[in-house]
Amino acid sequence: MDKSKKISTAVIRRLPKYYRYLGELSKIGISRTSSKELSDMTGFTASQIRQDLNNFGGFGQQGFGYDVSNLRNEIGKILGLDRKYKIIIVGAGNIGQAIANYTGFYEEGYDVVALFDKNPKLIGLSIRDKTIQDIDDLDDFLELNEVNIAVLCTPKSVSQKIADKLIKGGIKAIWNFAPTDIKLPKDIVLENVHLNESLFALTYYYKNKIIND
Amino acid sequence: MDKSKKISTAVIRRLPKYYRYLGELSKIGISRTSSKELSDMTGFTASQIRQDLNNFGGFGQQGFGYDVSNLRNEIGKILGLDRKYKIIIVGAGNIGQAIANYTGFYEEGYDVVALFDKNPKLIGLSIRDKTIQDIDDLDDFLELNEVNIAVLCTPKSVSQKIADKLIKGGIKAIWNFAPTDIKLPKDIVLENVHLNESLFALTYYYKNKIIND
DNA sequence: TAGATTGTTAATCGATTAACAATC
DNA sequence: TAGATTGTTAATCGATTAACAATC
Repeated sequence: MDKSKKISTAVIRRLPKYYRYLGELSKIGISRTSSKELSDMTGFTASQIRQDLNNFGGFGQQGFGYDVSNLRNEIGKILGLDRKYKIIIVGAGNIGQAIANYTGFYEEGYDVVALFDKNPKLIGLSIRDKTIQDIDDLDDFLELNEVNIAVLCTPKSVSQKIADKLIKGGIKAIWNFAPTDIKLPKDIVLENVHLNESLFALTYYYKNKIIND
Repeated sequence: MDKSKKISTAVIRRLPKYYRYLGELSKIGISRTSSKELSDMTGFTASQIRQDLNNFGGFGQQGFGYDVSNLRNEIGKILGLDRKYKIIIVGAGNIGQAIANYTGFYEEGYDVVALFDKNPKLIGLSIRDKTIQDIDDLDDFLELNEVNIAVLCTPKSVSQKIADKLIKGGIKAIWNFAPTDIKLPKDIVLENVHLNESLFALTYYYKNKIIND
């Protein structure tokens, strides 16, 4: 690790797309591809795709291209998809439940090991074999169980407080769905999904389309 | 419109953050701010903030700074938040319901006017006073009602087909939650929320944190 | 007026694209 | 071998940062 050259986040965010398309090629029985073909599928230039991949090593063969399943495996390894992750969901409302129910994550090795909420109407309900627990039991749970990733689906008014709790419990990665920024020690990995910002951007482009023509 | 200089998407995606922080300043009674203060809050450089804003006009005053509520209003206008939008949700499972239930959107002028699903167990249920309708009634609904934005929360296997239907019905903007890319005529505005790609990126950074120290 | 902070131009930095030699 | 396509270096493009004159 620490190959001196830092990989830009733009590169990292393209890798999942390569991974997904390679999976689709694999599924329809195609075993060999090229940066040109991947370019047609993803919309990124062939040159950029080769640049991206060569940040991590030469996975292709001159004159031939790339072996689909090998390349997919390698990208999976880069992203860390070659192992399992235990995740907990904090805030088991609609979004929390949606994530717990999404089977795509299980297939890639993410296991929801627990859900927490403070709403008594939700506590005790089962989502995919896991019972929603009282948020007051979160500390104890973290003490007794190894957890890799916490998904934060709480209302924004409490998300900072709960994030602090998660950190104290040893969590190192937070996937945040609360429409607010949370402050964390900088050794903690945070990925925000700000749906309102996404909708506002959509609105901007929609509005300008409408005005322009 | 069409002020010759094209605004980059990076700029557009920062605007909602300014908008949000200005709202927070407003809420705690602060009426005046500066690019320096906004920099401290958002983490973007003061220089970048001034550059961003000056793409759209001079909203500040030399030696003084920016009027909080005026600037917020102006950004709102740029984003198109000074009007109402009618949105429909196609696929009323967990994610669809989560969006229908999220009050933050109502506050900004987004109205969910209908939800659709093909699951008989969901059809007829009410979410915030709207009854989930049979997806087969979508065409008729679009013919009779004006809709600005469609939120696509269907399984990926059917999302392209349903997207085509939406376009045929006159929809010009799609907010896509299906974990797949959909192909649309280029006058249609599309915003993808690819949760799997977001989680994979988080995983990459998590993994490398762990390895590095 | 003096101090502050914008608006804007210029400099830097980084990311994307183009080109091509290496080589399968 | 000839053809194809990579890996990689160089050129270009665009976005961010720095600097400072304008001005409130």
